[in-house]
Amino acid sequence: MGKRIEKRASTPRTSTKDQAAATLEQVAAHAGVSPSTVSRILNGTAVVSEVKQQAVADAIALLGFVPNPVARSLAGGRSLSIGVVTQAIDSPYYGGALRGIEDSLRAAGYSPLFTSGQWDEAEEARCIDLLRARRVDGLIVLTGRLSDAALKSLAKAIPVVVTGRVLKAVNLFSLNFDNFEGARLAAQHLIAMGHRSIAFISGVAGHPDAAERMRGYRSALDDAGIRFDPRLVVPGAYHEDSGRVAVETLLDQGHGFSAIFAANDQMAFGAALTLHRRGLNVPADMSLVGFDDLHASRYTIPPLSTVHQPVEDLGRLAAEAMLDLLAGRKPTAVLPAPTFVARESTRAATLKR
Amino acid sequence: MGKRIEKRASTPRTSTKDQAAATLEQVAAHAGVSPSTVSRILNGTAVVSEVKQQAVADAIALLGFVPNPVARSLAGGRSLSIGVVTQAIDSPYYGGALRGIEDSLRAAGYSPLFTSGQWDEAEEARCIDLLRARRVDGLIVLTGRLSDAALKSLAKAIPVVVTGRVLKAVNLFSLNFDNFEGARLAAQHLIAMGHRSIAFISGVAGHPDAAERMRGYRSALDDAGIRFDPRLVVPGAYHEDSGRVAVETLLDQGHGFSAIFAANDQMAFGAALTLHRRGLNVPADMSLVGFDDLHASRYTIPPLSTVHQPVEDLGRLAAEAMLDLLAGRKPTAVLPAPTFVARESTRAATLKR
DNA sequence: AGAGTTTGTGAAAGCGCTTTCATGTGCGCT
DNA sequence: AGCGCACATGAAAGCGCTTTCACAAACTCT
Repeated sequence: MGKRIEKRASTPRTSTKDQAAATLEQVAAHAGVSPSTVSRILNGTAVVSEVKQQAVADAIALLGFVPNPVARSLAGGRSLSIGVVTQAIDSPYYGGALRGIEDSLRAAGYSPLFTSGQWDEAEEARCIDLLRARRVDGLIVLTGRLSDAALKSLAKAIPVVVTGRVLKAVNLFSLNFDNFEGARLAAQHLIAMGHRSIAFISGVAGHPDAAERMRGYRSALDDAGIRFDPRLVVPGAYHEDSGRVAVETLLDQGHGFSAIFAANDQMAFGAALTLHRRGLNVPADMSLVGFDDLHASRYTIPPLSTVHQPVEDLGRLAAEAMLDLLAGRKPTAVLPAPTFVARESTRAATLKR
Repeated sequence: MGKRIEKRASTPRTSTKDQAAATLEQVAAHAGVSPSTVSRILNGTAVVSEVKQQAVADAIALLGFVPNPVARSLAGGRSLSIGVVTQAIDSPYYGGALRGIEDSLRAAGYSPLFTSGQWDEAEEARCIDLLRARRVDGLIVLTGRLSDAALKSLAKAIPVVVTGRVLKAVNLFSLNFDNFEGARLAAQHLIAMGHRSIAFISGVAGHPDAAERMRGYRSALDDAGIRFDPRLVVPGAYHEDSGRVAVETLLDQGHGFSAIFAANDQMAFGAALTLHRRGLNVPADMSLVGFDDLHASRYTIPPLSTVHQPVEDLGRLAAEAMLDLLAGRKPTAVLPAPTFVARESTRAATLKR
């Protein structure tokens, strides 16, 4: 078609400070003060006279000076960066949290350093070593696989914020989502709809949150007086394909059930596919619930009923807690209680299969 | 010299080197050489005698020495970190690329610094400023919104690798996926199946790849002698909800069509939901294709036919190209050609609606 | 054998900041 | 008046590395 009018206006000026960035020393010279004074003004480490404040401010503006964080780190012993260990940087779940972390940290002048542990303890340890080698000022571990003890000892050397478990220690803050209650809610919802035989696709073995979700499922069953049937629970690995396979196993085993509770949404997606392939309609023939409330769950067909987990808040709160720790304050962040979001993948049980 | 046995293998040893990290100077002292020599060995900057090599290696092992990257950066003028600008760190599309970048970079001793531009030009410029303030050694821009000119001038100061567009300049490498051809393939597939009225949900206006995809769609139409009908194209914003809304608009407008081509998978997901709500079955009543081949597309119901885009490779290649640039080599990375993945969301057209 | 090259190595000077430590000033007090 | 003290500020010493620069030792060549 035609040409388009070039957008001109105020060209986003990715600072064309091609002329080798100014240094604090130059600022000092321009302002006619000593480097120490400039540093003091920059950091608010001491009172400086109005006059000099102004002179320095002018010089900074004139030279377009931006403190070199590298030099700052070396001299100050702080790197102004926070290491973040996730399990999979490309998972929708962690992605949301990273977003929250990025936002909060940036506002405070810190930068996150993301790494992914791939659900592997050794890999996770390597990430942490790497991060520490980079001299990060703090560590945020999103549902790691490391033992509580390892984390505690880590906290002796560096502030740690960990999610997905409950842990008390100095210099360490844990931000736990109530996975037990969330799972309970989900199972209760199914039970309230009349389902008595509810299959469960569990999470990664050994992950605390997976254990909690399983516990929540069983607790709901107990409360309703439904006998727990181990044949109805199959292990999953928190990704789609494990959900797909799990349901195949479940169906092949032939123990009847009218609903499936997957320990996370991704597995629920996989589960839905198998059901579809086997000609089973959700929710007409089978109810399905997930856990996490990923953004995508709103758009599956049918939209997935699931336990809402505020991932972005989680990231934000974790970052804020870290900032608290760094400032010597006691973090107070608390995650909202789990809520169940009923969408369209569940329906009242009709006949026992 | 009082040696002591250091960390004994086993246990994921998140290095409990609580005893204030060793310095290069200490290593030099232990090995009985000068700091310069240690540095030379570490960096391979000069030939050093076998004997000293060994002595230093021993000292390093003994002390568990890990070079301090911060000091290294300050002294060497390089930060060993690469800035990465994405549009949304929490999108499944970018997540995959980040993963690839992380892997390749780490192998070379570099660390990525991720930021997200939120599809906003000003925000993107801010990210770049932030990254440059952090003294990154290079910049990888994943489908940015910045103008070609801005990018070129940026490359004068720092190596740049940019994806999603074709651009030639010194110190800059562009890694472009053939969006035109990909879109063409998708549209051709639909046409080959007998569809003549194909609606198109376009991408974010102003994004080069969105323009290319649109062009590919039109080209396929032209080749097949189908008249382009502007009423059949509606704008989208690359996220699910925009796809959902687009199809509502399309359906309400009442211009008949038997297939929908969404410029990315996320919009296709949204589109599918509206179709479902309106009682239209995919693919029986309406064929649907997407673009990107997100991991999730394999698990939608029905699985989505789409243009495969190798996101993780893209990340990996971008990182490698950056490494080449940094080493003064000329990057040679080339992205594989687009392929169309026919899954189950498309079917031969039956009756013209 | 002497001059000219290489080589391996150490000393020392930074990189751009932060942080003591020391100093000169202005003030309140006896 | 004289003394002490708080206060704003500068000088200088690092932070842990990299990188000249210089130099003695070991080779090369004529």
